[in-house]
Amino acid sequence: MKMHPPDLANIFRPAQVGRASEDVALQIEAAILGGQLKRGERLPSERSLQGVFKSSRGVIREALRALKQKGLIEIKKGAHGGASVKDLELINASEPLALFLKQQQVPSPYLIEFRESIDRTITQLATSRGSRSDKQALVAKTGAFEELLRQPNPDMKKVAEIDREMNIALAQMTGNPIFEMIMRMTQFGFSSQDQLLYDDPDFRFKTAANWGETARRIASGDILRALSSISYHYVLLERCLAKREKEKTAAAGFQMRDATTAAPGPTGPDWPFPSTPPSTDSGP
Amino acid sequence: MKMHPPDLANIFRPAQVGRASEDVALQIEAAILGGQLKRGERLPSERSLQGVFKSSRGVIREALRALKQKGLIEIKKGAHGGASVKDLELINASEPLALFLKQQQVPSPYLIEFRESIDRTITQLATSRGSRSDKQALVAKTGAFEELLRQPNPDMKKVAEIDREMNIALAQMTGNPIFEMIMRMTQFGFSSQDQLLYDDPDFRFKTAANWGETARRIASGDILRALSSISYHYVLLERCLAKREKEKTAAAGFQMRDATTAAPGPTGPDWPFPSTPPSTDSGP
DNA sequence: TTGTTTTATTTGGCCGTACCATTAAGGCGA
DNA sequence: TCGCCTTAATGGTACGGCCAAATAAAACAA
Repeated sequence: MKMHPPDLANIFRPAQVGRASEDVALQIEAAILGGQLKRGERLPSERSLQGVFKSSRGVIREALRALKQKGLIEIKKGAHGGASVKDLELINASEPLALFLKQQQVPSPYLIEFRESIDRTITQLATSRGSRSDKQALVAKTGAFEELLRQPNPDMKKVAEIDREMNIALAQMTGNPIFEMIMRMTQFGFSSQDQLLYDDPDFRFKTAANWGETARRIASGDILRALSSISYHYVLLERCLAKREKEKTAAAGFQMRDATTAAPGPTGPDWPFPSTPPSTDSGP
Repeated sequence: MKMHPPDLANIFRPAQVGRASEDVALQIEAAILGGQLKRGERLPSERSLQGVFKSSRGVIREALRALKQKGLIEIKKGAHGGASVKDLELINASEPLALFLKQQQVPSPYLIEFRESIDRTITQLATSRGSRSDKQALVAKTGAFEELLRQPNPDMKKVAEIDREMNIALAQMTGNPIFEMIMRMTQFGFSSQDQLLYDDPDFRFKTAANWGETARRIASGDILRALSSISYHYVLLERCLAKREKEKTAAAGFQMRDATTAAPGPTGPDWPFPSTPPSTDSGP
């Protein structure tokens, strides 16, 4: 009994409970997650699928569009084109989350605090678990990084890339892929404001030097001092933001009071978070 | 000059560069994120929109379907139905991420380690920043929780709910909404295996008692002891999983060696993570 | 006046056909 | 053999139509 690679007629039912397109999308998604459809495998054409699902082409198209939006499939035009199962990529998976943070307008001090806490955890784990060679590689990279920034007109694109690579390398050294995931999310998800640090000549060298010091302390296994270095990175970031803010208001005139260098600590804005607000009643 | 609430004709351009439906989706998304379309506001009907965008209804439908999938709009049928801008909800935003973790088959030890590290950070912040009333409320809640678990047949659904509430309350006490977000994500995103802890009578009471102790230590401001309590929660979880694994293999026969109580620490599985593997070359 | 039922209309959901643009594969000629 | 051309497959778009649901407005009853 020969069967075409994925025996779709036996996988999918022509059903159309509720919204047909949703049903179709769910069935295909289930087939992908369930392993019946493996990565790279190609789905039949839209016109074939309308036969399988006993639905119109519009329904199929809407379902495929939803799956594409989810990042589960990719769609190519032309002969032998069509939909094929894609490896989920973190950038697709974390995009909605970044969107969420954006719409909720989370103030950056919150993001920075979160990043710092994650960085500290990662540093601890990387220091105690990272292999000797990984640590040496990181130290070497910071050296090259400092070198690069010493040049008169450093390639800022390259700078950002190396900074990103170092962060991810650090996360990888924890041995736990979740931390790498979180780190990658912070890289392209919530806008990290590290770029400002490299744009400003006053902070550029300090930041690079701090990277080097951090790497060396990690390499030497000195957790406490490594943590201290990491925290100094965020001290620099705070100062940089404060300076920037001051310059901006100075240029804009003098409507604001000197409270412009607002503490980077959280300052409770209205945050329409879907949660039950902490009740104030006390117990027994 | 009267204009209907959102003067859509002036916001959207009939354009259709590249894939028309994507273009339409991007334009609407931009309008939402840009604030031209506010929460709750209703978009025109599909039939009107095809006029605005000078496209067929299918294109409009596909665009709206994509936005719905993104969680940006909701769609109702019937007269005066149509698409309306929705508040992004965390559960929608983190669903793709959960999907990602699922497809990548991240082993649970990684997830547990991540959760523990986050819990420790949250506990520190909550202890130092949480208001007195919040702390008291948490203590009260743990009391009620222990009470509930002392009953012969506790309502496990209720148990899970309270556990979840306590975790989120703790995260809220940090004052940083990102931590609340992460906590909620872990709740319905990555399957937390805490449920096992409550299913097993041997661990049920210990876990509840540990919650109480943790809350009291947080309330008293004793960060170090609070951290110790939090870690004990994960010690319990490890023991519970080990026991469970042992029972399972015992029941299944004796194919496995005694390495069943595998260290919860990461044990590098193949992890098709889209990243450059840590290079081993060392620098100068 | 108030509450209920009926009617009308709007609107998404679905179907089917047709046509175009793109793409890859196979055939054809130099 | 190499390169061009034809051809077929396939997604992208358009238009038109019908149905079911859901709401608002109108009609009606109390």
